[in-house]
Amino acid sequence: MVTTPLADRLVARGWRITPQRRAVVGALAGEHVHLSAEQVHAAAKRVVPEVSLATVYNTLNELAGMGEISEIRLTDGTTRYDPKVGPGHHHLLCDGCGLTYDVEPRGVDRLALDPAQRFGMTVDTVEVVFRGRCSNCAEHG
Amino acid sequence: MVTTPLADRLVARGWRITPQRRAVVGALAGEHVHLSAEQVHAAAKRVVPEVSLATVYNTLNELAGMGEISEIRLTDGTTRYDPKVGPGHHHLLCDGCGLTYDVEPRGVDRLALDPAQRFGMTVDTVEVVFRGRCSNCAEHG
DNA sequence: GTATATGCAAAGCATTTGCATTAAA
DNA sequence: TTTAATGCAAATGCTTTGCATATAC
Repeated sequence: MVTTPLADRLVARGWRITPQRRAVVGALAGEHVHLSAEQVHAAAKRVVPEVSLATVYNTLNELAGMGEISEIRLTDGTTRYDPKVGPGHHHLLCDGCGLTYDVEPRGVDRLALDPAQRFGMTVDTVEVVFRGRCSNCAEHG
Repeated sequence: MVTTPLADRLVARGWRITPQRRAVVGALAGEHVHLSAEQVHAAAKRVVPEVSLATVYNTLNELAGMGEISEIRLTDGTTRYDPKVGPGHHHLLCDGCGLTYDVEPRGVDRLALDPAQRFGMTVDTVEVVFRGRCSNCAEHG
């Protein structure tokens, strides 16, 4: 299962590869933990100090728009960005600090919604969210 | 399974029952569809025209804080308020307009997260979100 | 009568946008 | 050279807050 590298796909879509964009993409690379825009900004600045928050948001939105990353809205109104995409994509998140992990629960494939429970809607995706507290938040707060 | 009426529980907690609060609580009453703060405001104004958005938000937050309702964050950053509480609480929502229904999927009880997938976190709740398009959004947009 | 709830308007925050400037191709 | 990307700062939209007034108890 060899996949075209993200950078190549971006070029194929007509993107100009700038240091800023490379830094943003790099900040998201293959983690279990997902980052907020501020965190992506902080990480990107370590590589390209002059990158602006606006550019980070723009890049993140473009990546999300072309389906290269996905967005997760937290209870506090902020967003986390997830480099993994595709179906079977579930999360475990901390109610204390918003820490977000990718997880692969068992039993997802047995989830079903009766037609009577669909209210005339199409059902395209299923997503499972587990909530709890990370070790850090469990001790304090 | 007789439950104490919400109004009684509020009084028991020392709430003053004002027309505004009664209108907000009334707007949320037993629906499958959940409302945004603006929609709650609109509904409440039909009963108490001078109720302010600020009071609606305050009341909603207090209700959520005492666990009488729950909040759902949408992809667009807005919030929906859900009068149902307790575990086994799942949703079907429209990617087009944010319409949100309560649903009872089959197979939820078979969901499980291996210890190795918990990253040291406690796991307190599980929530399933189905996404799709309502009949209205499927036709247009 | 007294403490709490209200409405209003101002403040907050995360996110978005306009525009002149810079740089990738 | 041409066109798209950048940074900045201003604007946005939802939500929260401060404070003087009104009101439930």
